[in-house]
Amino acid sequence: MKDISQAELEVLKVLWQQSPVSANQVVDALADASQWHEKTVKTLLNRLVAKGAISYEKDGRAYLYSPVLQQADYQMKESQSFIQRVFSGRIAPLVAGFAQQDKLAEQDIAELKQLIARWEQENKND
Amino acid sequence: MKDISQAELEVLKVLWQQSPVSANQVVDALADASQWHEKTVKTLLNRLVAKGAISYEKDGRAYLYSPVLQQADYQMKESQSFIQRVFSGRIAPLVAGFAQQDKLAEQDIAELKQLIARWEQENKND
DNA sequence: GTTTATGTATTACAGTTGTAATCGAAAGGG
DNA sequence: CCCTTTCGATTACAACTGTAATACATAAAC
Repeated sequence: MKDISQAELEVLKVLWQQSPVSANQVVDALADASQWHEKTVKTLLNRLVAKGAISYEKDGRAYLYSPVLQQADYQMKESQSFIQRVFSGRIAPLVAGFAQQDKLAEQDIAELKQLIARWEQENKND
Repeated sequence: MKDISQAELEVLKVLWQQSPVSANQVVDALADASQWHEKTVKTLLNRLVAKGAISYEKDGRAYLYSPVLQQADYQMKESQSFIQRVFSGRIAPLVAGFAQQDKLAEQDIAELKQLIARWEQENKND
């Protein structure tokens, strides 16, 4: 799968929220958040199809698009390459940076604690 | 500061490890890890200078390069935009993904626990 | 001093990306 | 049936990227 560009990702996110959807529904969904011209959105849809990240089925004259690439898969792959590229593969320094900049909320801490507890549960037989 | 491309980042990393260094030292440092031609590395150095990410001082005929953009600043900025773009700003789901894929090591867990402890220490007056 | 090597600066060139405009076909309105 | 609207398909075009090659200047070697 070719890389998904940042603009393409915004389009893909719409499909992750709801699918299948028509091109015009995507245009509408993006009209709020962005200033993209309808033609721009359709170009991005085409490129996503070309990259194999989404597919479509015909609905009369129009197309209904659906994601092929799933969000969780995308997130995992991007996370790994990002952490590798920027932090040499270590994840804690990223979290540390957020902590230092006061970007961590109560909720983040709670979730992290739960993750750790679960991890330790599963790996207690070390 | 314009965005740093992936290839440019590899060059920048060399300067983060040691600076100031000559173009040839950078070429040598990258000769191991990559297959880049000397000319390629020099182009990347030029582009980094043009982007304001690094600077140089003359040393006779050659230049000695140093980073202007600091690694911690770069990491912080990239992390925030990445987390925003891919995880809508929430950091825990990223860590959760790693946990699920067994990408977390004992050391990561230990570091995370320490971070959390420190965070709670500092925010105990809630 | 003229040639050669070695630095940097400039140029190259195809692929990707952002951002559309134009084209062609078909569906709907009279 | 013809005209206009509305889809998707094709084309546009500049900036950025990856990956160098060529040009130019000057220091080093004879």
